[in-house]
Amino acid sequence: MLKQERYQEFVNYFSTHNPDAQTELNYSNPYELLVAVILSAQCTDKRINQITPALFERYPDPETLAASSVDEVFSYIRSVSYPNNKAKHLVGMAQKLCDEFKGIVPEKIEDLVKLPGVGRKTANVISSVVYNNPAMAVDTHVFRVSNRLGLTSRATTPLAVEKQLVKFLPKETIAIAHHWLILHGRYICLARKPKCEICPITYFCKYFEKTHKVVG
DNA sequence: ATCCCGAGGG
DNA sequence: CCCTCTGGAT
Repeated sequence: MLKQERYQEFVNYFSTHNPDAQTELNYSNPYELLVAVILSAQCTDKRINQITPALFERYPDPETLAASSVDEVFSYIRSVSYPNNKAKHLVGMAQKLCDEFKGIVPEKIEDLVKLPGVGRKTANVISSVVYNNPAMAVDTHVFRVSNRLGLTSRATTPLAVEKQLVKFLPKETIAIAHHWLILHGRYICLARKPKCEICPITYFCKYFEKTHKVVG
């Protein structure tokens, strides 16, 4: 199957079966989403959602977070991965947000990545989810699933995957395709043992073709 | 033991 | 390119 055909099947399947895919992180404004995404590195969304209610109650806006000590933020996030780094990042992020962006989460990728704790992946999430831009955030799931499905080929870095996906996906599907890939990776196309036996999209999957199809 | 919506620094 | 940060679930 040609790569373009895989893209077509991919968009066809998920736009039919999961037209409302979205993040599983709980948040109620751009600031909260930014905090939640920074916290989500190497951590399940479920765990983040367990600690963000108290965190957002204590720090309802960038100003209160910017004024906090790193130690106090740490006490709210100690159960997530890399709590020391993230506590430092969150306070630094809030301070920069207040000092240079008037407390408003910026839209441009080049502005977002200036914030401590915000790399390209997080910046793309904010750009696409908050501002509806056709940005593709490539995390571990998007990277793995894209390569397995055959949407990308010879893409060895997240940036290479991002560029190929943005190039080949219909523009209006880029934002939601991010969530399709993540959800598929999280629940079916698992890193260690992909559940091919219950996967509904093996009919256009390159990985399934390689590993299951008998070739003479 | 391996994985979870990575980022920063060397 | 590499390494480190780091806790909880399976």
